[in-house]
Amino acid sequence: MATIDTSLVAKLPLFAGCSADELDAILKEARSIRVPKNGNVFEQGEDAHSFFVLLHGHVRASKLTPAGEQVVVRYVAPGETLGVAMAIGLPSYPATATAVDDSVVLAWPTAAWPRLVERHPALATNTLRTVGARLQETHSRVIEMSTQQVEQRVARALLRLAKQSGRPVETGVEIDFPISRQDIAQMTGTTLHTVSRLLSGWESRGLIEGGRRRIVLRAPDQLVALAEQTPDDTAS
Amino acid sequence: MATIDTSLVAKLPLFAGCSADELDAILKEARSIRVPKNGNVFEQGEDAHSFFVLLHGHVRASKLTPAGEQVVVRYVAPGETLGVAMAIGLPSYPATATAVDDSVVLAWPTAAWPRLVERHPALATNTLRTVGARLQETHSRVIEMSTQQVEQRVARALLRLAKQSGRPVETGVEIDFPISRQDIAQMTGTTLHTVSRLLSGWESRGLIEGGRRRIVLRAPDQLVALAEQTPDDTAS
DNA sequence: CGGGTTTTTGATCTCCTTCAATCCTAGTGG
DNA sequence: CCACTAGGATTGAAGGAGATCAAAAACCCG
Repeated sequence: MATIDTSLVAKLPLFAGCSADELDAILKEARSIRVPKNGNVFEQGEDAHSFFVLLHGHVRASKLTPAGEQVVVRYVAPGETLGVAMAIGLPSYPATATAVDDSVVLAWPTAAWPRLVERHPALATNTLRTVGARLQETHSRVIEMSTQQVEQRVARALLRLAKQSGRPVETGVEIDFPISRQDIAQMTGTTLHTVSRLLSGWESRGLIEGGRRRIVLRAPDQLVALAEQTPDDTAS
Repeated sequence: MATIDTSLVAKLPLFAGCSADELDAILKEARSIRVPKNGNVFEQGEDAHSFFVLLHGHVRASKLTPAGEQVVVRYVAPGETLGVAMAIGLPSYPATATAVDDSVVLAWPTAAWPRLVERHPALATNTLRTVGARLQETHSRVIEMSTQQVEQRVARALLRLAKQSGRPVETGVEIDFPISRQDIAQMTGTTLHTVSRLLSGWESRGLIEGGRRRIVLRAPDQLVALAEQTPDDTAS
């Protein structure tokens, strides 16, 4: 098994403030794992045996409710950490992580975490920052769901996805992984029907360009306008 | 200025794994501050000069949206940390913390955080755990808002408040600080009108007992049943 | 006792869900 | 290479949970 190329991961937030030597030592304990499209990195409820960094591809983290409904927690982009259950004191994964594209992750055994943190305190600090950022994002989501209409929420969701994982194409910015109307519905707390209606409307107005599990934003600025619109705003 | 009584704070989660000496050293840098009812511990957007532990009383953390709507993020009970913006890399407070009762907080200058963490790595680990737990709770909230009706969400909110800050009284469990219908609406993403209607209904069925900014749960078990009820459940 | 906050309750309205088909599109296997 | 098929998307119609609009009532504090 070849060691992992340090240059690829040297500037990830998780390793901020680590020397090259430290990084080497840390990476020596990691394994690189290929996860095929639609494969699971880990599953909700499963014993948290490892934590990960996504190197390549895209991963969807989703939770299943007791009633059997699925909610998308977030999409993970390359460079982000996932499965840090242990670090936050959970014995098992709180969500399922599914590769939406062929993906590659670095994996460390959870058991190594306490030792790694002791030797490299920056890991704890960096993880704290990451988890804090996610807490902020999740709060934003709560606030959106409390105060905004579905249309605004969906527009915002698309803009965030495009920002996080957008690829420029001729006609605009394409979301760089397959995503269905259903997925968007599960991110925004609505139904695929409503999402479909909204996207259809936007497509006919030229704001976006859709396809089977594909979305291209043609006029992000107009989507921003939509997202910022308050319920009682009337078109000028 | 008297030093703070260590025995009161020795077993807070923030200081788990700290020796008595360490605790002494850490507490030496803190000031104890009294915040009167309706006073703010800190305000959203304000420079994050300090972080806090609530010693006594109750604090409401709320966020104001650009559109001027308020959302209650959480209620803080004695022993919990608040205002840890700096630790998660924020230069200013993301929410406003208001005492809903006369309260007392311990305050450390934010500037001391990096040094404290360096000397007492357990602080970072413990804070990570706390922030992780809050992330989980916030995810639960997103899931509830995505999949449950208002009635279920309000019932759950009451049960959580009672669990976190309930005081046993003759007729049941009283939420131990003043809380209005409006506050509950802002916690559950609905309007005070809907909350009022629900609580009125529950009161007439003997599940709760209300008053001006006062709520007593008389039959928590029945509220649990309500909270677990799925939309298409019909009464037996 | 007065005035402001909090709560209640009614009536109406609307955004979104739910129900129900139908239509596409990309794989797949012959 | 093409028909077949299954998951995904679209679209219509109807209904309902909860928001909004509007007042009145209750309560607390000074």
